[in-house]
Amino acid sequence: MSGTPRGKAPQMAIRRLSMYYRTLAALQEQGVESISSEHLSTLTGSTAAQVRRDLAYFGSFGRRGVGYEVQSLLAHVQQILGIGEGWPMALVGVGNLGSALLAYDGFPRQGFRIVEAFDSDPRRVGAVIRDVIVKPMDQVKDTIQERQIFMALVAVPARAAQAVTEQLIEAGVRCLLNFAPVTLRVPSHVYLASVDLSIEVEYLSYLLRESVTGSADFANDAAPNGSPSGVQTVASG
Amino acid sequence: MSGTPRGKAPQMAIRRLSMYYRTLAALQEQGVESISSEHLSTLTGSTAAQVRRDLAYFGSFGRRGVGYEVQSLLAHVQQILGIGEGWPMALVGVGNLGSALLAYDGFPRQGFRIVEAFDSDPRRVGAVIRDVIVKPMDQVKDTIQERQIFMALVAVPARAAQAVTEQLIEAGVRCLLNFAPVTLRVPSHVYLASVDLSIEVEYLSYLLRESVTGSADFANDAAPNGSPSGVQTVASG
DNA sequence: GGGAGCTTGTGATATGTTTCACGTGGCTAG
DNA sequence: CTAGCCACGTGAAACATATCACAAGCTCCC
Repeated sequence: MSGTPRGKAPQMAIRRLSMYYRTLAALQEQGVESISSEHLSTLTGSTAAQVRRDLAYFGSFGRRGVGYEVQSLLAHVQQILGIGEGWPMALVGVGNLGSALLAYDGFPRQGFRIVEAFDSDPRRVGAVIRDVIVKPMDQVKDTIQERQIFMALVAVPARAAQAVTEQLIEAGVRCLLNFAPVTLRVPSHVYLASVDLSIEVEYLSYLLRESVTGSADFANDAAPNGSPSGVQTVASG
Repeated sequence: MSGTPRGKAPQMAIRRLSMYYRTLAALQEQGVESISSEHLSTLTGSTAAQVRRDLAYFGSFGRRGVGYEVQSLLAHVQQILGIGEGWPMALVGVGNLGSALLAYDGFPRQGFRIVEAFDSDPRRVGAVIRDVIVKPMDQVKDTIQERQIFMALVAVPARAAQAVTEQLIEAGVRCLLNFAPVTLRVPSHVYLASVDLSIEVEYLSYLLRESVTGSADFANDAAPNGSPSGVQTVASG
């Protein structure tokens, strides 16, 4: 009670919370007991005010004049993000990328685990990767419903992604992380995030090109800035 | 001449341009010759006004009353993003993820190509994946300088990422795409983008948790909205 | 017990991005 | 040639997000 959770938190604030979480976890392992917003911001490439504001969307977790207790803040952020609920995840598409996802140890470390994998290729079905048996696509619905899986990773070729997505949603999946380079359509009660390598690379390409050419040759205006501008660009200190 | 390139384009506008690019490329293959901002927006999960504004940052590419010629717009967007310059890329870290990146055919299709790969593990050095020979780390500097590589992908374990990054920058790399779950420090003349699976998954986890619990139990306010809110969430139409 | 010094939490402010709404130019048909 | 419609391009308004700057609360020390 009390607190000041105000309105809704911006999407970017949530993403930053993930960074704070990770950093706090590392600090805890190092035995650090307390930290200031200033220090946490330098470790995460943010600013002190930003850190405090991000946390303020959810409550008041520090002590004035002192800072934040690492353990306690970690626990709060963990709860906010819903980590530790141990959400089981399903993977569809066990190609190069899908296999890499199965092997990715960042997920289990954060409390997420791929517990089911599916593929339409009969040559892959039956394979066991990291204790997970690859099942055929026709078992998607039953398996996901039975195991109450709400999150799924889509690592199939672009042309198959929309159909797979619809199958998953029909089976009850609420959250999708899409790796295919397509724009997926999902109903409004389903949450979608995408990892799109082409977009990232092209963004870098744009920045590089912009920095090489005056800033344009689409139009010959006076270039107003030699902007660093980068979304996640962090200057070394 | 003429045009209205105004100020600088927002980061998100550039990312959307990538989506327009991809969609336009598909349309061209289908033989579609012209398209309206309205149509393009539905295909990319954007809005008509947004599409027009995004393009307006760089010029005026359509015809009033008509729409955009697919071929011409495609060429313009391609030039804006710097695709087709055929930027060669280097990859550091040929583990599960690195191998998947080498095999990812979205890069060559967009005009980007991984031409060099490095790894610190002697057991991986010498391997040939997709015509690329894995070289040892001590050849990073010479190779990158010689081949004039400006973009690199960092797919090494978190603990090694900062050191690898510094090596790459010293060798002359200007753009980095980081896959390690850490906050990298880079000088301000270097561009950095990150693909962070934990952040994406945790963001979904947050949304899921928020939708399940009233919207919080961090603080018992009246929940002001049952917000869909998703960054890249697109309602089916 | 009181004052100095520190760091949080937060109104207010500044900045940035998206959306609206309409003027402009362009096409088609009669 | 003119009327009518269409879709772009864009100033201005609305909205969202980040930053500033300071009051409130805590600790320590004298």
